[in-house]
Amino acid sequence: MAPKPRRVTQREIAEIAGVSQTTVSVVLNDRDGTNVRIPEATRARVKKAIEQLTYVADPAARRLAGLDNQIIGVFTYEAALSPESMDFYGPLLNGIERAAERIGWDLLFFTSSPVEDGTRSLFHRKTRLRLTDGCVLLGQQMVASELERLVAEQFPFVAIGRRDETAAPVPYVAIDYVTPATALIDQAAAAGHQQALYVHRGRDTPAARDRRGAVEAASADGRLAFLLVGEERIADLPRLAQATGATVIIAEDAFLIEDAVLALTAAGVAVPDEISVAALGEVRGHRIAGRPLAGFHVPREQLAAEALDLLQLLISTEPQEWTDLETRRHLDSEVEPGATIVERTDS
Amino acid sequence: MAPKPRRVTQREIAEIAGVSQTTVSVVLNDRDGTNVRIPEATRARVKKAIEQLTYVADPAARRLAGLDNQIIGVFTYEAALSPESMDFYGPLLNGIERAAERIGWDLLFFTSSPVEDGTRSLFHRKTRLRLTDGCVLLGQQMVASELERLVAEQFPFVAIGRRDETAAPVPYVAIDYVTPATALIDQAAAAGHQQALYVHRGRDTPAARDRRGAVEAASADGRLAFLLVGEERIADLPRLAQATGATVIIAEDAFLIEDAVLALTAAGVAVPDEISVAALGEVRGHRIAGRPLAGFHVPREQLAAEALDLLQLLISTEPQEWTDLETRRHLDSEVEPGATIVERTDS
DNA sequence: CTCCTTTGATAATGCGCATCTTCAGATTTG
DNA sequence: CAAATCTGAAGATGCGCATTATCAAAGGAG
Repeated sequence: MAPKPRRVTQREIAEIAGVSQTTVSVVLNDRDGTNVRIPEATRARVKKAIEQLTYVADPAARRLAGLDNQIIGVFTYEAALSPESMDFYGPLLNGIERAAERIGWDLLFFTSSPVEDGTRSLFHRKTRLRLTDGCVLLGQQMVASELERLVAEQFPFVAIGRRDETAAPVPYVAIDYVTPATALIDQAAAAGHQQALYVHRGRDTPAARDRRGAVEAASADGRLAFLLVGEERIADLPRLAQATGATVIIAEDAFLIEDAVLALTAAGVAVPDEISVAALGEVRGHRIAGRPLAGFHVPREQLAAEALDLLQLLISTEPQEWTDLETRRHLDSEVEPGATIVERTDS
Repeated sequence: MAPKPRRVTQREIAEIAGVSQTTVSVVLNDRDGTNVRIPEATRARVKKAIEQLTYVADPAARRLAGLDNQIIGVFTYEAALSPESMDFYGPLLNGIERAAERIGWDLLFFTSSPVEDGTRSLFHRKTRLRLTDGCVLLGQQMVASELERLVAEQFPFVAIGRRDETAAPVPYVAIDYVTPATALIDQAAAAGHQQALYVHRGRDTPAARDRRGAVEAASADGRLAFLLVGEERIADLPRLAQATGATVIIAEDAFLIEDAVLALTAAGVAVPDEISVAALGEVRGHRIAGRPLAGFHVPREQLAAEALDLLQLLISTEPQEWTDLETRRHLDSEVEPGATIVERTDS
């Protein structure tokens, strides 16, 4: 494999220019201290030889010699570029690409670990993780043990999404869902609604817990009473709404709302006229009966930019000093009031 | 930068297991010849130490020692993950990701070279190209000199899109546009149309020339007469159609058709009832007046799979023998008859 | 009992680069 | 004019791994 054809090396340049390999290296890196001095004349001669031979440094050798590589690893716990995932990952990856381009770094996607049981594993005997200077982690189902190992090895990385429940201090950039979720719930309450249904996927991720927390807090405070409904009971929503007297349905994400609307419409319930709807997630592109769905606008490009910024900070800081850094960043989602939460009409 | 924390090396394993570094390397690679022999007992002892210390090989060192890396480079001459590009690159990248996953390889995206003047440059002093075993090239505007350099350096790579007009023999995987374009034109002719307009972007790429070639051939043969129209004259289409008596408009891609339909509708021309339309490109997701647009279905996932297959072939073959290989592969696009080429009604 | 073969494993080497150390010769200082 | 300093550059070394050559000890043949 990999015939490894001979390329131009510093030694060849050195021979052409009549100097030592050391000198070539020094010239290439523009080094100049008291220890090493190269006069302009020699420097020019070497540079000329470099140009002539169109020298390109061997990144593996550079890396082995302890330098940085300007490569950022991107690890997704699920397939990232599939059509289904692009909806979610697309804006993120786009943001990452742009940020990487801005700082002149390459991106290594760890597609080599196959997706098994819906999740990938970052560590394996031949992982190319260490070719990178740092790594961005994406995905719902991160493996806690791997996060802990990264921390233990003092490898620079940033998770996307809140990860504050592992034993180890995991650096992350996350969206704050509590504040906008509460705002959206209060918007429904202000519109006169008193009883609601919350449709969720029953997942146990931090983001899911945040949203549910906002829902339960509203219930506890008496701002808006909720009944929690698992996604498997979506078909049953019309009956549940009638039984509880709920006039608004809030779901974990926009896709659940679309399913809910289908069920409601089939049962002859008009949305949003009879029952209001809102999603505690990104609603861009989602319309209900021609009206923009109430929910959030998640700033995913910004999320990516923030992640790479944090990662760069970690990379350029000695691990000993990481504890002094603010390694957990939160971004606010913008609330999209939409037009699917309507004033409650007393019936 | 890159503090390079100490990781587990073969030497440490060797010390634990009471053997030499050589032995560890041999065990790791399951090597066993007449030259080097390790009995099962020792082998097991070493393996145990490897497990205990959760050894992971340093990819840079492996590479420097002349081994393959299982990394494929992905170079796009334009930004790849932006929303506008995703439409085009998305299915390709998805296919590449899946193919890479299937064979257990990682993907290195060369985002470090910034896009200047709408195009990127693959070669620069610090390019990480050599970290990869081979490279896939995407984009409309490839730089001929770079392709030639890759060929000259015997670096394994595959271009996506036809590239048979450089001096050097560039390996590529491409879509054949001539056959389906001709089929589509003949479909229009069979529906009774005699005069057509061809809307193009005026680009000088192989694919564009292929399509135009099919158009001009049809004109020359008298199957269907064409007037060529640059995209800047789209607003003028209604007038041109009337002046020439054209009853069908064919464009280079679906987006041009959409613009054309806008112009026609604004001028009070009914599409497709009065004027039929078709695109010589991917039409998935494009509908005109509720009907599927006539055009192609480009097998982009398959294109990607084919590209990685060819690339693997190149990587595993000695460069001297490349000339014996079939390094140019063509895929057929499927014709989508659609419902926007209607029978010509004599008026 | 000596010589030849097999077994089991090690030391040495190189990959390409950056860096630390050394050193000869030129220049300045006392 | 000898000693101290500075200048310009080369030599040696290590990064972690694979590989080649080498070698001691054990076993077998005659």
